[in-house]
Amino acid sequence: MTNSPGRSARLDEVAARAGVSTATVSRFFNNPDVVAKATAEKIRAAVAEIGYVPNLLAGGLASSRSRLVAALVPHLSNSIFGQTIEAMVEQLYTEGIVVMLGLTGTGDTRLESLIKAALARRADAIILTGILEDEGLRALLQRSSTTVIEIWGLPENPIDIAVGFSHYAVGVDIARFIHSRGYLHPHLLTPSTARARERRDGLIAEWAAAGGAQITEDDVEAPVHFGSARAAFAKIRRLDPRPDVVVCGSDSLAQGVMVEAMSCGLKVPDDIAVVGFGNSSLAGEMRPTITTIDVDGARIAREAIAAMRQRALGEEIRNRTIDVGFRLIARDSA
Amino acid sequence: MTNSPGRSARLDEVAARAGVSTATVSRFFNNPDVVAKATAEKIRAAVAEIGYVPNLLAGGLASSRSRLVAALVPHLSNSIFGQTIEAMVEQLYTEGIVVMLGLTGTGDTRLESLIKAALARRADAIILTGILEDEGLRALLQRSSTTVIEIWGLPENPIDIAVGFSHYAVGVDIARFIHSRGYLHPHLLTPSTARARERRDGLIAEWAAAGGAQITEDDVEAPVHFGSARAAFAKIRRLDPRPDVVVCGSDSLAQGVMVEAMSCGLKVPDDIAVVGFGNSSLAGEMRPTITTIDVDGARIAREAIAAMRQRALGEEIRNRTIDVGFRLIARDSA
DNA sequence: GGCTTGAATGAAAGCGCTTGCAAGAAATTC
DNA sequence: GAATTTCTTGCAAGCGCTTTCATTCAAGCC
Repeated sequence: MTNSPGRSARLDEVAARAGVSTATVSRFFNNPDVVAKATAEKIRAAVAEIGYVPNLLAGGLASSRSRLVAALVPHLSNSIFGQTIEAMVEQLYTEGIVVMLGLTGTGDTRLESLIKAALARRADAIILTGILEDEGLRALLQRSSTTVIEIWGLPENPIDIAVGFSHYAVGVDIARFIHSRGYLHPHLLTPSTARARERRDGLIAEWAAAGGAQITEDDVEAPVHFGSARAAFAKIRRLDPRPDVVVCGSDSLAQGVMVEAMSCGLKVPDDIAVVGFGNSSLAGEMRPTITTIDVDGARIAREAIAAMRQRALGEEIRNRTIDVGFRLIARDSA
Repeated sequence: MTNSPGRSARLDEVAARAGVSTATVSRFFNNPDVVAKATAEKIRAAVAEIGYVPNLLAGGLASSRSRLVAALVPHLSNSIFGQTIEAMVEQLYTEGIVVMLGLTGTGDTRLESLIKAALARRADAIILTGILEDEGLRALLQRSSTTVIEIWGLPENPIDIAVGFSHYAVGVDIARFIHSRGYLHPHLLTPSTARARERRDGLIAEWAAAGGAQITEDDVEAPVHFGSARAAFAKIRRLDPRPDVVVCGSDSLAQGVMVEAMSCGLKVPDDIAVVGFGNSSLAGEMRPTITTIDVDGARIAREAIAAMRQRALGEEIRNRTIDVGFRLIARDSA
C-alpha cells in the first residue's frame, strides 16, 4: 500500500499497473463475473499495492446510480422508526448501499429541503415516514423517477410505493380489546401527528359502534417526552369519572403515565390500566409490563428494500401497497 | 415547473434560459455573493421555471467536496450515541451537509468496509465512535487527507481530531462518589466494550486507593438488552456479601437491575443502590430516578462540527483533542 | 483624458469513472 | 476445417458540474 498522501489513486493507475484498460478494472468492481480469473487476480494485486479506493462520486455520475438511499424520519431518539432505520442500514450495507439520514422534525419546511438534498445526490431511493401532503413536492418526486417508499403507514394514494399498516385498524383493535376487557371509561392521549390521529379515529369509531360510553381525550405535542406524560396525567386525575384505561400514542407516553400513576399510589392495571403503542423494548421491561401494539419494523425495512431491488432491476412492481400488519400484545398493564 | 419526466434538467439549460453561462449559474449556487443582483434574479427565475435540482454527484466530482459526513456508530437503538448523531444531523443540515449513517456493530470487520465506503464517497469528514486499533486502517485514513474525528473518548494518540472525555476519570469520580456515600461492597456490571473497561479501570484504581474492600464484577455482552440485566442480577443475588451498590455500564442496564431488584422486593437504594451511565431520558424518568453520568452529546456534535469547519476553511487546528467533560448527577438510586 | 482598479462574466479544460460498440481470441458445432 | 457462438477486452465518448484564467466594462483617480 504505497501511495503519496493527499492525492488518492485513480482507476487508470490501477489499470496501468495491472496491464489492462480502465474499462476492465471498472468491470472488475462492478461486474466481476465478466472478467477472466487471471485478469481479476492481476487487478486485485494492483489495487492492493497502491491502496486504491474507488471514487463513487465519479462512478455515480457516470452510471447515474449513487448507491445512496435517503431515509427521512421525524426524529431519532425514542423514535418508533429507529428500529426500521437500523434494520435498513444493516441490510443495505451488505449491498454496498449507504443510508443518508434526514431528520424532518414535525412540519414540512425541512422535509422539502431534505427531499431536494436527496434528489440532488441522486439517491437511488427515498424513504419517507411522514405523510406528504404538499402537492408541489409530490409532483417533484413523481417527476424525478426516483423510487419513493412511504413507510409505517398506508396512504390511500401513495406517491410510488408504500409499506406499512393501517393505523385506523390499530385503533379499531384497541377499542375491541379494551371493550372485551370490560373497561368503561377510556381516555385517549394522542400525540399531534397525523398517524396517531388515524388510530384515535379508528378507536373512537369502533368504541361508539360497540356502544361504549363517552371517551375523554387529550392531545400531547410531538415529540413526546416525560414532561408531557406528567402533565397529561395531572389532568387525568381531575377527570370525573376517572378513566379506567388510558390509551397512549406511544410506549414512552404509556410508561410515563404508569410511573406517575404508581407514584400517586394507584395500582396498574387495577386502579388504572394503560395501553401503549410500538412495542419498544421498554414495554416488555417495565413492571408491570405494558400492553401495546407490535409492529415489525425490520420487516418494513425488508419489504422496502425488496421493492427497491425490484425497481432497480427494472421489474414491474405488482403490489405498490404492502401491508405488514400489526399485533396487539396483551401484557400486564391492561 | 415544466419538465419532461425521466431526464432531469441540467445546469446548462438553466444557463440558456437565464441567458448566462454555466459558470455564472454555478456561482449562483456555490458563491452567490459574486453574482450581480439582476443576474441572480434571472437565474432564480429560470431555476424555478424548469424545476432544476443540482446534481451533487457531478458537483462533488468537479469540486472534490461531497457535502457528506460519515458517522460510524456501533448501534442506534438505546445507544448513547443517538443523541450525538441527532444533534449532528440537525446542525449539519443547516449547512447543506448530509450524514451518512454507518452501523459498525462490535468488531472491526464492518468498520473497515464502512470506512472504505465513506472514503469512496469522498466524505468531507468521518466521525468515529469506537477505538480504531487496526494499524492498516489508521494508515489508510491518515493517508486519505479526510478529516477524521473520534468522538466520545479521548485516545492518547488520536488519528486526527478527538472530541470526548476521559472514561477513566468517570470511573474515578464514581469511585469517589460511592465511597463518600459510605457504600462498602460495589459490584461492577461492565459491557464488553473498550470504553466501559476504561471506566471500570478508573473505578477500581480509585477504589483501591481509597482503601475500599474487594470489588466484585461481571461482564455483559454488548449490545446490552434487558435480558442481560436480568441474568446479571440473578448472579448478584447469590453473591456473599451481597453488594450494596451496583455500578452499571449504561442507564438501561441500571434500569434493568433496578426493575429486577424491586420486583424481588428489594428497596432501591436502601437495600441495593444503582448507578448508571449516560443520563438517557429514562434515567430521570424511572422511579426512583437514576444516579448517573451526564455527557453533553450535543456539545460533542457542536465541537466536532466546529473542527470540521475549521478544517474546511484550511485553518490550523490548535487543539486536536477537545475534552468536553462530564457530570455525575446524584439522584435517588444511589 | 488616459490609466488603474475592481466587479461581473465567459470559455473551456478537466474531475474519475462507466458503458456501448467493436474486435480479437477461444470454444463449440457440424 | 470452416462457420458460429461465446468470452474477454479495449477504445473513446460521455456523465453534469466547477474553476482557472482571461476578458469586458464601468467606476475611480490624478
